[in-house]
Amino acid sequence: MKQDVKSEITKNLIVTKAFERFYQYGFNNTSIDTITSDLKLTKGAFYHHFKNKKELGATVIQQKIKDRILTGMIAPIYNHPDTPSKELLKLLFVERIQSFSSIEKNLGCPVNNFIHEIGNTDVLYQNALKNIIEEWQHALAELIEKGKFNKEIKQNINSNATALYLISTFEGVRGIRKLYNGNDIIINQYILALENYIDSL
Amino acid sequence: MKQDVKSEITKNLIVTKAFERFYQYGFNNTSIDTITSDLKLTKGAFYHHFKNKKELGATVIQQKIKDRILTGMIAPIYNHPDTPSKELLKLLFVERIQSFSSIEKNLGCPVNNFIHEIGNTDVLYQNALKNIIEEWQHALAELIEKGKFNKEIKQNINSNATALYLISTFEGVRGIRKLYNGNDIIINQYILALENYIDSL
DNA sequence: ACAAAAACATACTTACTAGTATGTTTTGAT
DNA sequence: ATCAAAACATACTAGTAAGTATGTTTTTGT
Repeated sequence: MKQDVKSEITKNLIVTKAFERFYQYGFNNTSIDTITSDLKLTKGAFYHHFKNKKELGATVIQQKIKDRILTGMIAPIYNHPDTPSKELLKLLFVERIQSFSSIEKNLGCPVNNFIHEIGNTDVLYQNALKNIIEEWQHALAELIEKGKFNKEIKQNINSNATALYLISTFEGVRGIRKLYNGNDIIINQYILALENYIDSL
Repeated sequence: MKQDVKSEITKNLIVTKAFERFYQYGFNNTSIDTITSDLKLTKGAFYHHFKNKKELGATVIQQKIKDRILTGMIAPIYNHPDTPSKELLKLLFVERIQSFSSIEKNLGCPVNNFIHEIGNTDVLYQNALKNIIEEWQHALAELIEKGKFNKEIKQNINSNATALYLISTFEGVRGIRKLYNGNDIIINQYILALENYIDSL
Protein backbone atom coordinates (compact mmCIF):
# COMPACT_ATOMS: atom_id res chain seq x y z
CA MET A 1 0.00 0.00 0.00
CA LYS A 2 1.14 3.56 -0.70
CA GLN A 3 2.68 5.28 2.27
CA ASP A 4 0.48 8.34 2.37
CA VAL A 5 -2.66 6.25 2.05
CA LYS A 6 -1.49 3.83 4.71
CA SER A 7 -0.62 6.70 7.00
CA GLU A 8 -4.04 8.27 6.58
CA ILE A 9 -5.77 4.98 7.24
CA THR A 10 -3.83 4.35 10.41
CA LYS A 11 -4.40 7.88 11.67
CA ASN A 12 -8.10 7.53 11.01
CA LEU A 13 -8.23 4.21 12.79
CA ILE A 14 -6.58 5.75 15.82
CA VAL A 15 -8.82 8.83 15.86
CA THR A 16 -11.95 6.74 15.41
CA LYS A 17 -11.05 4.30 18.15
CA ALA A 18 -9.94 7.15 20.41
CA PHE A 19 -13.31 8.85 20.00
CA GLU A 20 -15.12 5.65 20.95
CA ARG A 21 -12.99 5.18 24.05
CA PHE A 22 -13.06 8.84 25.05
CA TYR A 23 -16.83 8.87 24.74
CA GLN A 24 -17.30 5.72 26.76
CA TYR A 25 -14.60 6.08 29.41
CA GLY A 26 -13.49 9.69 29.22
CA PHE A 27 -10.32 11.28 27.92
CA ASN A 28 -8.29 10.84 31.07
CA ASN A 29 -9.43 7.30 31.66
CA THR A 30 -8.31 6.19 28.23
CA SER A 31 -4.66 5.30 27.80
CA ILE A 32 -2.79 5.34 24.53
CA ASP A 33 -2.05 1.68 25.12
CA THR A 34 -5.70 0.65 25.20
CA ILE A 35 -6.39 2.52 21.98
CA THR A 36 -3.45 1.03 20.11
CA SER A 37 -3.85 -2.49 21.44
CA ASP A 38 -7.49 -2.41 20.35
CA LEU A 39 -6.14 -1.80 16.86
CA LYS A 40 -3.31 -4.36 17.13
CA LEU A 41 -0.87 -1.48 17.07
CA THR A 42 1.73 -0.30 19.54
CA LYS A 43 2.94 2.90 21.15
CA GLY A 44 5.52 3.23 18.41
CA ALA A 45 2.85 3.53 15.76
CA PHE A 46 0.92 6.07 17.79
CA TYR A 47 3.81 8.39 18.51
CA HIS A 48 4.85 8.20 14.89
CA HIS A 49 1.54 9.73 13.84
CA PHE A 50 0.79 11.99 16.80
CA LYS A 51 3.02 14.31 18.78
CA ASN A 52 1.32 13.47 22.05
CA LYS A 53 -2.03 12.70 23.64
CA LYS A 54 -3.06 16.34 23.54
CA GLU A 55 -2.75 16.40 19.75
CA LEU A 56 -4.93 13.30 19.60
CA GLY A 57 -7.51 14.94 21.82
CA ALA A 58 -7.62 18.04 19.66
CA THR A 59 -7.93 15.93 16.50
CA VAL A 60 -10.80 13.92 17.96
CA ILE A 61 -12.61 17.16 18.82
CA GLN A 62 -11.97 18.79 15.46
CA GLN A 63 -12.92 15.74 13.46
CA LYS A 64 -15.18 13.28 15.25
CA ILE A 65 -16.97 15.49 17.74
CA LYS A 66 -17.46 18.31 15.31
CA ASP A 67 -18.73 15.89 12.69
CA ARG A 68 -21.26 14.52 15.14
CA ILE A 69 -22.74 17.97 15.72
CA LEU A 70 -22.55 18.88 12.06
CA THR A 71 -24.32 15.72 10.97
CA GLY A 72 -26.77 15.40 13.82
CA MET A 73 -27.64 18.99 14.66
CA ILE A 74 -26.56 21.42 11.93
CA ALA A 75 -27.02 19.66 8.59
CA PRO A 76 -30.72 18.92 9.28
CA ILE A 77 -31.33 22.65 9.55
CA TYR A 78 -30.29 23.13 5.94
CA ASN A 79 -31.88 19.90 4.75
CA HIS A 80 -35.37 21.22 5.46
CA PRO A 81 -35.52 24.64 3.80
CA ASP A 82 -39.31 24.52 3.47
CA THR A 83 -40.23 23.44 6.98
CA PRO A 84 -41.54 26.32 9.11
CA SER A 85 -38.92 27.51 11.62
CA LYS A 86 -40.72 26.59 14.81
CA GLU A 87 -41.68 23.19 13.53
CA LEU A 88 -38.12 22.58 12.40
CA LEU A 89 -36.72 23.68 15.76
CA LYS A 90 -38.92 21.18 17.55
CA LEU A 91 -38.02 18.47 15.09
CA LEU A 92 -34.31 19.13 15.45
CA PHE A 93 -34.15 18.74 19.20
CA VAL A 94 -36.99 16.35 19.88
CA GLU A 95 -36.17 13.86 17.16
CA ARG A 96 -32.48 14.08 17.91
CA ILE A 97 -32.81 13.32 21.59
CA GLN A 98 -35.29 10.54 20.91
CA SER A 99 -32.98 8.99 18.34
CA PHE A 100 -30.24 8.31 20.87
CA SER A 101 -29.63 4.76 21.98
CA SER A 102 -29.92 3.93 25.63
CA ILE A 103 -26.13 3.88 25.82
CA GLU A 104 -25.84 7.33 24.26
CA LYS A 105 -28.39 8.67 26.71
CA ASN A 106 -26.43 7.28 29.61
CA LEU A 107 -23.11 8.54 28.27
CA GLY A 108 -24.33 12.05 27.56
CA CYS A 109 -23.18 14.39 24.83
CA PRO A 110 -19.57 14.07 23.61
CA VAL A 111 -19.15 17.84 23.19
CA ASN A 112 -20.45 18.48 26.65
CA ASN A 113 -18.34 15.71 28.15
CA PHE A 114 -15.22 17.09 26.54
CA ILE A 115 -16.04 20.61 27.67
CA HIS A 116 -16.26 19.44 31.23
CA GLU A 117 -13.34 17.07 31.24
CA ILE A 118 -10.71 19.07 29.39
CA GLY A 119 -12.53 22.15 28.08
CA ASN A 120 -10.78 24.58 30.34
CA THR A 121 -7.41 22.87 30.70
CA ASP A 122 -5.92 24.08 27.43
CA VAL A 123 -6.55 26.85 24.90
CA LEU A 124 -6.26 24.31 22.11
CA TYR A 125 -9.25 22.36 23.40
CA GLN A 126 -11.07 25.51 24.33
CA ASN A 127 -10.94 26.93 20.83
CA ALA A 128 -11.77 23.66 19.13
CA LEU A 129 -14.85 23.22 21.30
CA LYS A 130 -15.86 26.86 21.10
CA ASN A 131 -15.75 26.56 17.33
CA ILE A 132 -18.26 23.70 17.41
CA ILE A 133 -20.64 25.52 19.75
CA GLU A 134 -20.44 28.71 17.74
CA GLU A 135 -21.13 27.06 14.40
CA TRP A 136 -24.10 25.35 15.97
CA GLN A 137 -25.32 28.58 17.52
CA HIS A 138 -24.86 30.42 14.24
CA ALA A 139 -26.88 27.88 12.26
CA LEU A 140 -29.71 27.97 14.79
CA ALA A 141 -29.68 31.77 14.89
CA GLU A 142 -30.01 31.82 11.12
CA LEU A 143 -33.04 29.58 11.33
CA ILE A 144 -34.58 31.82 13.97
CA GLU A 145 -33.87 34.89 11.85
CA LYS A 146 -35.62 33.19 8.96
CA GLY A 147 -38.59 32.58 11.24
CA LYS A 148 -38.65 36.26 12.17
CA PHE A 149 -38.48 37.24 8.52
CA ASN A 150 -41.42 34.94 7.79
CA LYS A 151 -43.38 36.38 10.74
CA GLU A 152 -43.49 32.97 12.40
CA ILE A 153 -41.31 34.18 15.24
CA LYS A 154 -41.78 37.37 17.22
CA GLN A 155 -39.64 40.31 16.12
CA ASN A 156 -38.33 41.06 19.62
CA ILE A 157 -36.72 37.62 19.93
CA ASN A 158 -32.93 37.79 20.04
CA SER A 159 -31.82 35.04 17.72
CA ASN A 160 -28.32 34.52 19.10
CA ALA A 161 -29.50 34.47 22.68
CA THR A 162 -32.32 32.10 21.82
CA ALA A 163 -29.97 29.81 19.91
CA LEU A 164 -27.67 29.67 22.90
CA TYR A 165 -30.62 29.04 25.18
CA LEU A 166 -31.70 26.07 23.08
CA ILE A 167 -28.20 24.61 22.99
CA SER A 168 -27.66 25.13 26.69
CA THR A 169 -30.86 23.40 27.64
CA PHE A 170 -30.10 20.48 25.37
CA GLU A 171 -26.62 20.07 26.83
CA GLY A 172 -27.85 20.62 30.37
CA VAL A 173 -30.49 17.93 30.03
CA ARG A 174 -28.05 15.47 28.53
CA GLY A 175 -25.85 16.02 31.55
CA ILE A 176 -28.63 15.50 34.08
CA ARG A 177 -29.87 12.49 32.16
CA LYS A 178 -26.55 10.79 32.90
CA LEU A 179 -27.75 10.37 36.47
CA TYR A 180 -30.87 8.49 35.39
CA ASN A 181 -29.58 5.19 34.04
CA GLY A 182 -32.20 3.94 31.64
CA ASN A 183 -34.94 6.23 32.97
CA ASP A 184 -36.29 8.68 30.40
CA ILE A 185 -38.48 10.78 32.69
CA ILE A 186 -35.99 13.64 32.36
CA ILE A 187 -36.07 13.51 28.59
CA ASN A 188 -39.84 13.49 28.49
CA GLN A 189 -40.03 16.50 30.78
CA TYR A 190 -37.47 18.22 28.59
CA ILE A 191 -39.52 17.63 25.47
CA LEU A 192 -42.64 19.01 27.15
CA ALA A 193 -40.97 22.21 28.26
CA LEU A 194 -39.05 22.60 25.02
CA GLU A 195 -42.19 22.46 22.87
CA ASN A 196 -43.81 25.01 25.12
CA TYR A 197 -40.73 27.24 24.85
CA ILE A 198 -40.58 27.08 21.07
CA ASP A 199 -44.29 27.82 20.83
CA SER A 200 -43.69 30.96 22.86
CA LEU A 201 -41.06 32.36 20.53
CA MET B 1 -9.42 18.23 72.86
CA LYS B 2 -12.16 15.62 73.07
CA GLN B 3 -11.80 12.80 70.59
CA ASP B 4 -15.18 13.07 68.91
CA VAL B 5 -14.83 16.82 68.51
CA LYS B 6 -11.32 16.49 67.15
CA SER B 7 -12.43 13.80 64.76
CA GLU B 8 -15.27 15.93 63.47
CA ILE B 9 -12.98 18.91 63.00
CA THR B 10 -10.41 16.92 61.05
CA LYS B 11 -13.07 15.32 58.88
CA ASN B 12 -14.54 18.72 58.13
CA LEU B 13 -11.14 20.14 57.28
CA ILE B 14 -10.55 17.31 54.83
CA VAL B 15 -13.99 17.60 53.24
CA THR B 16 -13.70 21.36 52.91
CA LYS B 17 -10.25 21.24 51.39
CA ALA B 18 -11.28 18.36 49.13
CA PHE B 19 -14.21 20.40 47.81
CA GLU B 20 -11.92 23.32 47.02
CA ARG B 21 -9.47 21.10 45.18
CA PHE B 22 -12.13 19.08 43.39
CA TYR B 23 -13.81 22.25 42.22
CA GLN B 24 -10.60 23.81 40.97
CA TYR B 25 -8.77 20.79 39.55
CA GLY B 26 -11.39 18.07 39.32
CA PHE B 27 -11.92 14.90 41.30
CA ASN B 28 -9.51 12.73 39.36
CA ASN B 29 -6.81 15.37 39.23
CA THR B 30 -6.77 15.77 42.98
CA SER B 31 -4.73 13.29 44.97
CA ILE B 32 -5.28 12.41 48.60
CA ASP B 33 -1.71 13.55 49.21
CA THR B 34 -2.31 17.09 48.00
CA ILE B 35 -5.40 17.42 50.17
CA THR B 36 -3.71 16.15 53.31
CA SER B 37 -0.45 17.99 52.79
CA ASP B 38 -2.43 21.21 52.37
CA LEU B 39 -3.74 20.55 55.87
CA LYS B 40 -0.38 19.44 57.32
CA LEU B 41 -1.79 15.96 57.62
CA THR B 42 -0.76 12.65 56.11
CA LYS B 43 -2.29 9.67 54.38
CA GLY B 44 -2.59 7.95 57.74
CA ALA B 45 -4.95 10.61 59.02
CA PHE B 46 -7.02 10.47 55.87
CA TYR B 47 -7.49 6.71 55.78
CA HIS B 48 -8.33 6.74 59.46
CA HIS B 49 -11.35 8.96 58.77
CA PHE B 50 -12.36 7.77 55.31
CA LYS B 51 -12.62 4.29 53.87
CA ASN B 52 -11.33 5.43 50.49
CA LYS B 53 -11.42 8.24 47.96
CA LYS B 54 -14.88 7.27 46.79
CA GLU B 55 -16.27 7.83 50.29
CA LEU B 56 -14.65 11.24 50.32
CA GLY B 57 -16.20 12.07 46.96
CA ALA B 58 -19.64 11.07 48.13
CA THR B 59 -19.26 13.10 51.32
CA VAL B 60 -18.19 16.18 49.40
CA ILE B 61 -21.25 15.85 47.19
CA GLN B 62 -23.67 15.23 50.04
CA GLN B 63 -22.30 18.04 52.18
CA LYS B 64 -20.47 20.76 50.28
CA ILE B 65 -22.05 20.56 46.87
CA LYS B 66 -25.54 20.07 48.20
CA ASP B 67 -25.06 22.96 50.60
CA ARG B 68 -24.00 25.21 47.75
CA ILE B 69 -27.22 24.55 45.87
CA LEU B 70 -29.31 24.76 49.01
CA THR B 71 -27.85 28.09 50.01
CA GLY B 72 -27.47 29.64 46.59
CA MET B 73 -30.46 28.34 44.68
CA ILE B 74 -33.10 26.82 46.97
CA ALA B 75 -33.13 28.86 50.17
CA PRO B 76 -33.72 32.16 48.31
CA ILE B 77 -36.96 30.68 46.97
CA TYR B 78 -38.33 30.41 50.48
CA ASN B 79 -36.78 33.65 51.68
CA HIS B 80 -38.99 35.71 49.38
CA PRO B 81 -42.52 34.47 50.01
CA ASP B 82 -44.09 37.73 48.86
CA THR B 83 -42.20 38.25 45.62
CA PRO B 84 -44.28 37.38 42.55
CA SER B 85 -43.24 34.04 41.07
CA LYS B 86 -41.97 35.25 37.73
CA GLU B 87 -40.04 38.09 39.28
CA LEU B 88 -38.51 35.70 41.80
CA LEU B 89 -37.57 33.21 39.10
CA LYS B 90 -35.70 35.90 37.22
CA LEU B 91 -34.04 37.11 40.38
CA LEU B 92 -32.95 33.60 41.34
CA PHE B 93 -31.10 32.81 38.16
CA VAL B 94 -30.00 36.23 36.99
CA GLU B 95 -28.68 37.45 40.31
CA ARG B 96 -27.08 34.10 41.02
CA ILE B 97 -25.16 33.92 37.77
CA GLN B 98 -24.13 37.56 38.07
CA SER B 99 -22.90 37.02 41.61
CA PHE B 100 -20.25 34.53 40.56
CA SER B 101 -16.63 35.59 40.63
CA SER B 102 -14.63 35.42 37.45
CA ILE B 103 -13.00 32.26 38.78
CA GLU B 104 -16.34 30.63 39.49
CA LYS B 105 -17.52 31.48 36.01
CA ASN B 106 -14.45 29.90 34.50
CA LEU B 107 -14.67 26.83 36.69
CA GLY B 108 -18.35 26.20 36.04
CA CYS B 109 -20.88 24.68 38.39
CA PRO B 110 -19.66 22.12 40.95
CA VAL B 111 -22.76 19.93 40.62
CA ASN B 112 -22.47 19.90 36.88
CA ASN B 113 -18.75 19.23 36.99
CA PHE B 114 -19.24 16.29 39.31
CA ILE B 115 -22.06 14.93 37.18
CA HIS B 116 -19.79 14.91 34.18
CA GLU B 117 -16.64 13.70 35.85
CA ILE B 118 -17.96 10.89 38.04
CA GLY B 119 -21.75 11.16 37.80
CA ASN B 120 -22.17 7.93 35.90
CA THR B 121 -19.26 5.94 37.28
CA ASP B 122 -20.93 4.81 40.49
CA VAL B 123 -24.46 4.49 41.85
CA LEU B 124 -23.34 6.17 45.05
CA TYR B 125 -22.42 9.37 43.20
CA GLN B 126 -25.41 9.06 40.95
CA ASN B 127 -27.89 9.00 43.80
CA ALA B 128 -26.20 11.78 45.74
CA LEU B 129 -26.22 14.05 42.70
CA LYS B 130 -29.73 13.06 41.67
CA ASN B 131 -30.89 14.00 45.14
CA ILE B 132 -29.51 17.51 44.75
CA ILE B 133 -31.06 18.02 41.33
CA GLU B 134 -34.41 16.68 42.47
CA GLU B 135 -34.61 18.88 45.56
CA TRP B 136 -33.79 21.85 43.41
CA GLN B 137 -36.34 20.86 40.81
CA HIS B 138 -38.96 20.29 43.50
CA ALA B 139 -38.44 23.71 45.07
CA LEU B 140 -38.67 25.43 41.69
CA ALA B 141 -41.75 23.45 40.74
CA GLU B 142 -43.42 24.57 43.96
CA LEU B 143 -42.69 28.17 43.12
CA ILE B 144 -44.14 27.69 39.65
CA GLU B 145 -47.23 26.03 41.12
CA LYS B 146 -47.64 29.00 43.41
CA GLY B 147 -47.44 31.25 40.35
CA LYS B 148 -50.14 29.22 38.65
CA PHE B 149 -52.31 29.41 41.74
CA ASN B 150 -51.89 33.18 41.79
CA LYS B 151 -52.71 33.40 38.08
CA GLU B 152 -49.29 34.86 37.35
CA ILE B 153 -48.30 31.78 35.37
CA LYS B 154 -50.36 30.07 32.69
CA GLN B 155 -52.36 27.05 33.83
CA ASN B 156 -51.11 24.80 31.06
CA ILE B 157 -47.49 25.14 32.17
CA ASN B 158 -46.04 21.89 33.49
CA SER B 159 -44.22 22.92 36.65
CA ASN B 160 -41.85 19.94 36.89
CA ALA B 161 -40.89 20.14 33.25
CA THR B 162 -40.40 23.89 33.47
CA ALA B 163 -38.30 23.55 36.60
CA LEU B 164 -36.09 21.01 34.86
CA TYR B 165 -35.87 23.27 31.83
CA LEU B 166 -34.67 26.16 33.97
CA ILE B 167 -32.09 24.02 35.73
CA SER B 168 -30.87 22.45 32.52
CA THR B 169 -30.35 25.77 30.83
CA PHE B 170 -28.50 27.15 33.81
CA GLU B 171 -26.19 24.15 33.96
CA GLY B 172 -25.76 24.08 30.21
CA VAL B 173 -24.73 27.71 30.10
CA ARG B 174 -22.30 27.28 32.94
CA GLY B 175 -20.69 24.50 30.98
CA ILE B 176 -20.39 26.45 27.76
CA ARG B 177 -19.13 29.49 29.68
CA LYS B 178 -16.10 27.43 30.69
CA LEU B 179 -14.86 27.81 27.13
CA TYR B 180 -14.97 31.60 27.32
CA ASN B 181 -12.26 32.54 29.77
CA GLY B 182 -13.21 35.89 31.18
CA ASN B 183 -15.69 36.67 28.41
CA ASP B 184 -19.27 37.16 29.63
CA ILE B 185 -21.00 37.36 26.26
CA ILE B 186 -22.48 33.91 26.86
CA ILE B 187 -23.88 34.91 30.21
CA ASN B 188 -25.42 38.08 28.85
CA GLN B 189 -27.09 36.18 26.05
CA TYR B 190 -28.35 33.67 28.58
CA ILE B 191 -29.91 36.40 30.72
CA LEU B 192 -31.64 37.90 27.70
CA ALA B 193 -33.19 34.62 26.62
CA LEU B 194 -34.00 33.58 30.17
CA GLU B 195 -35.98 36.74 30.90
CA ASN B 196 -37.87 36.26 27.69
CA TYR B 197 -38.58 32.64 28.61
CA ILE B 198 -39.87 33.46 32.08
CA ASP B 199 -42.06 36.22 30.69
CA SER B 200 -43.63 33.66 28.38
CA LEU B 201 -44.66 31.30 31.17
C1' DA C 1 -1.67 5.47 86.70
C1' DC C 2 -2.63 2.44 82.96
C1' DA C 3 -4.46 -0.34 79.29
C1' DA C 4 -7.03 0.20 75.17
C1' DA C 5 -8.60 2.58 71.53
C1' DA C 6 -8.59 6.64 68.67
C1' DA C 7 -5.79 9.87 66.01
C1' DC C 8 -2.24 10.49 63.23
C1' DA C 9 2.69 9.56 60.94
C1' DT C 10 6.07 6.97 58.07
C1' DA C 11 7.41 3.98 54.76
C1' DC C 12 6.22 0.97 51.42
C1' DT C 13 3.72 -1.67 47.61
C1' DT C 14 1.27 -1.94 43.47
C1' DA C 15 -0.65 -0.42 39.38
C1' DC C 16 -1.03 2.61 35.74
C1' DT C 17 0.44 5.65 32.11
C1' DA C 18 2.76 9.33 29.11
C1' DG C 19 6.59 9.62 26.79
C1' DT C 20 11.39 8.09 24.94
C1' DA C 21 15.15 5.38 22.88
C1' DT C 22 16.14 2.31 19.79
C1' DG C 23 15.39 -1.49 16.86
C1' DT C 24 13.02 -3.87 12.71
C1' DT C 25 10.12 -4.02 8.67
C1' DT C 26 7.99 -1.90 4.73
C1' DT C 27 7.74 1.43 1.02
C1' DG C 28 9.49 4.49 -2.60
C1' DA C 29 12.70 7.02 -5.57
C1' DT C 30 16.72 6.36 -8.34
C1' DA D 1 19.04 -3.76 -6.49
C1' DT D 2 19.81 -0.31 -3.09
C1' DC D 3 19.62 3.33 0.04
C1' DA D 4 16.79 6.48 2.71
C1' DA D 5 12.82 7.48 4.85
C1' DA D 6 8.37 6.17 6.56
C1' DA D 7 5.78 2.90 9.34
C1' DC D 8 5.63 0.33 13.10
C1' DA D 9 7.50 -2.73 17.25
C1' DT D 10 9.95 -3.55 21.67
C1' DA D 11 11.75 -2.35 25.83
C1' DC D 12 12.45 0.96 29.00
C1' DT D 13 12.10 5.34 32.11
C1' DA D 14 9.97 8.27 35.19
C1' DG D 15 6.30 10.11 37.48
C1' DT D 16 2.01 9.67 39.95
C1' DA D 17 -1.40 8.06 42.97
C1' DA D 18 -4.43 4.82 45.70
C1' DG D 19 -4.14 1.98 49.19
C1' DT D 20 -1.69 -0.83 53.05
C1' DA D 21 1.27 -2.15 56.96
C1' DT D 22 3.00 -0.72 60.81
C1' DG D 23 4.66 2.48 64.01
C1' DT D 24 4.02 6.55 67.40
C1' DT D 25 1.32 9.89 69.95
C1' DT D 26 -2.84 11.40 72.15
C1' DT D 27 -7.12 10.69 74.46
C1' DT D 28 -10.28 8.13 77.48
C1' DG D 29 -12.56 5.08 80.66
C1' DT D 30 -11.52 2.66 84.86
